[in-house]
Amino acid sequence: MKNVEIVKIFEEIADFLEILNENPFRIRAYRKAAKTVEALAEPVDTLTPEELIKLPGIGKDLAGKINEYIETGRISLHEELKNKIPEGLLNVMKIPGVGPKTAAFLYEKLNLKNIDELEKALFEGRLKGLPGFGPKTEENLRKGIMMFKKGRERIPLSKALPIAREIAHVLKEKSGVKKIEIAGSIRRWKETVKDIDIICATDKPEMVTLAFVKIPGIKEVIAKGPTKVSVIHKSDIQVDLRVVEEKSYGSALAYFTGSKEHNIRVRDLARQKGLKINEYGVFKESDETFIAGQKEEDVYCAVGLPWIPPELREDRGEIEAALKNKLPEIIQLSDIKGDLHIHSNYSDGAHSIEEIVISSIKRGYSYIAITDHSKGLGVARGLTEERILAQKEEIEKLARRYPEILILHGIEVNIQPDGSLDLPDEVLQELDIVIASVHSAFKQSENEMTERVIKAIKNPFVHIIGHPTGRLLGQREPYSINIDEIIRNAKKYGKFLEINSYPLRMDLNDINARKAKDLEVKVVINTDAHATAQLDYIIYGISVARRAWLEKNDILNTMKTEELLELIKK
DNA sequence: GCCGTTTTCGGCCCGACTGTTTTCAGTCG
Repeated sequence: MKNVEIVKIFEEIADFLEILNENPFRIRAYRKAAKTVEALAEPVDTLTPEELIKLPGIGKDLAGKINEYIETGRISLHEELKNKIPEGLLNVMKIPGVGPKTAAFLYEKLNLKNIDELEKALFEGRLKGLPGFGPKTEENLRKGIMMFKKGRERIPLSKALPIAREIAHVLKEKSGVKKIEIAGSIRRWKETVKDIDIICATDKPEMVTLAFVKIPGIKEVIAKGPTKVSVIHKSDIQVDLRVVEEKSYGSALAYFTGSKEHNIRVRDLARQKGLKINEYGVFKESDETFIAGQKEEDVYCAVGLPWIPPELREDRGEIEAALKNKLPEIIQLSDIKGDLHIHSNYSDGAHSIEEIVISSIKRGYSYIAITDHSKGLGVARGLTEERILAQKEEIEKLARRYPEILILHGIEVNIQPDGSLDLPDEVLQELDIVIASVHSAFKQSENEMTERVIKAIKNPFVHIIGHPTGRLLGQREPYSINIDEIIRNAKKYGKFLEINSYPLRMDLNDINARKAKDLEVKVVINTDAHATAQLDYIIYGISVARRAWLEKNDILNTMKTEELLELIKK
């Protein structure tokens, strides 16, 4: 898609301009435009020049550059910059601790054009004596290069969240800590995160920062000042702690929850009101009078906004909605009435149906669906028609024993490479609920895959398309599929799309789930649990839904039992 | 390079920490 390519080029232009020490606002304009194109739902080449110019941060010049790329496949400014500056410097800038100034300086002084040359120069001691390069800087460069080579890839939320919670929990008990909360992208429930941010209110900052660096599991202290400490946890995740006075707690929390784009918009509103926002509070611009800061609500209120849930803070329209008081009432855990994708020990699940039923009743669910794999998935002991009948009998028996919950007999049927299902319609017809999922031939072309799934959508006995894009965070890219086309067909044939809560899936993702909402396609938030404890994964699916602005009515399994039965009968 | 409820010019978010310097530039978030 051209969008991705344009984003990359704009980012590179910004990097090059930084090396050239250009006007910082011009540089920011390129970065902002890159963000805008990145967030765009439709391909840029479907937009007219007039529509392009209306996009935020894209004016006459940048619209022209986008058009130039669409027409010629290149942007002349980008080509000129590449001729002027070695591309390797862009990587040098990616070394932690190295920015445009350092990269440019090393290039000018020592003609270092890439990381390899920098490494060699370090080894040969050629940096010694350069102004500003002491022993510490050299050491940091060595470390930085190592970090870069290791690849600072983003961490799945499900890995970072438990670590963050553990650290916050330990720190909470330390004396001096009045309030503590996880901030940053974890608080926004972003599917992957770069580091862990923790905000703490205290009167005794030095006590808290000292306790923090002593927490078991902290292996290295990167930076430690009176109010801010950065450490590396043994899991190699960076943890940043920020301590403030209680009266600044809300503004610090807002500030470090981000996103950056969201904060910039909020500050912009503040500026228009003659106010200034930083991590210490909201102040009058004229005389620095403290206006607000203790609670997040107060900070938003000061600029004329209602409190905005962290999951929405991405500058994807939430500011505009908040200004009109039209923020969505995004769903909560308590809205979920049941889980419609659970595996039992009939296939590859760990627990019996009865154990699942008991665990679900404990969670207060009104209904669940047992959806084991169908026979095609040999590795998962997929069910044959005979086993399905046996399962049906057991479910009927359990239904009599546990009348407080509705147990639906379902299946997760395989969508085969040709789009057919690996159980005949006569069998599917007998089941209460049918999820159809792709589990094989991931490498098909976008056309083949899209047609394949659409064929499954058209099957009258299929209710839900499971994990529609097949991605596994950090392990497997989504398969090539035209998700817009899938959503349109789900709409046309009255089918539901799954938000699979399995932590590495979170599939649909937030962007696609919001597209589904826009086209009025209901989604269903399932866990795909293979053990009763995994029913807790529902929080990850809910976070996707919240980030996608989904409300109760957009979701199948928030419905009351009767409504659900009515909907899946159709 | 973008943008406009004091503006088509003159603004553009804001502060902490490090390493080296001797008052601050560079980097980061």
